Amino acid sequence: MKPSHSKVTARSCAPAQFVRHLPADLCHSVGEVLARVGDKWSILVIYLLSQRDMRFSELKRSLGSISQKVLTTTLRGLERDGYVTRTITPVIPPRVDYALTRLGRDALEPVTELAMWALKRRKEVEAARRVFDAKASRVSATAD
Amino acid sequence: MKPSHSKVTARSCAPAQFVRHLPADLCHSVGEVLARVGDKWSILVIYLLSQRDMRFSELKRSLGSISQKVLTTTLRGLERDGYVTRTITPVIPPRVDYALTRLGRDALEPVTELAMWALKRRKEVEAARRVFDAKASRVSATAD
DNA sequence: CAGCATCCGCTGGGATACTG
DNA sequence: CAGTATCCCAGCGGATGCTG
Repeated sequence: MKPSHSKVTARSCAPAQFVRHLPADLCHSVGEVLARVGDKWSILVIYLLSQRDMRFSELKRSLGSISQKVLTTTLRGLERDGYVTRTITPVIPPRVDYALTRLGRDALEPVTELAMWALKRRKEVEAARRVFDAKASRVSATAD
Repeated sequence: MKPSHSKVTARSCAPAQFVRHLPADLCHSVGEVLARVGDKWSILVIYLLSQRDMRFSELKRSLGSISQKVLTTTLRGLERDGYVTRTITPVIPPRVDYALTRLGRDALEPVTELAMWALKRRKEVEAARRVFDAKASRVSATAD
């Protein structure tokens, strides 16, 4: 295994021809970021590393329910895109430390912004869901 | 099929016990937002609808390569979480219009912020990737 | 300790066909 | 036109076992 890195899948963004302003490009860029940071663990990892540098097993313990494989994959992805550094200390037993890069710390800002927004709007989303689901079940009940 | 809505999967966020400040909650919230907006099409749909209200087939045409099924799923998800409204006009042939809610327009802001950041950092990420990939191939070449 | 390798289930997303 | 209903596949994320 080697070049699974070469493809990050980045949501293919459609032409959307007539959209003029900052469209495809904007979409594509968001896609790139989300493709990296939008997976199950990346954000938490970035957040943890913003608190302090950590080694592999510390991260694993902190995350709790993640598998080594997935943590490794996550860290490799973040490393590839320049969000974290990976420092190997060749001792026995081996020691590998992970730290945020400037880009990684930088990313923290817009992501946190998004998080704050999410926190603020949480109730609204939950409410919207309840309404929608209630409506849906009423419909399917009527259909019976 | 009916209650596929009831679960949005929202990245399960681990306990991460010792993380004190705004950790699990923050992560969970970002997870929720990303689970909705982090898929392949949601952001573009929101962006399109921010330009003007559109009906189903307009959206489909604008997106180009999306299938009906996926567009429907995407729109249902956005509707459920309160980002868009769905207005049926019972004529023949049927007409359904989609529009952003206040929450939807509101979401545009942090998302755009993220997009701008992504746009700004694009080069850096690309550079980081080239470095990483070059290193990786050198390693595997050495291994031969 | 920090990892690869392997196997596996689940779901996101696409293609196609059919309906009110 | 705006969907539903099916079938299908790729890929993520998880579990387990093995190594330097």
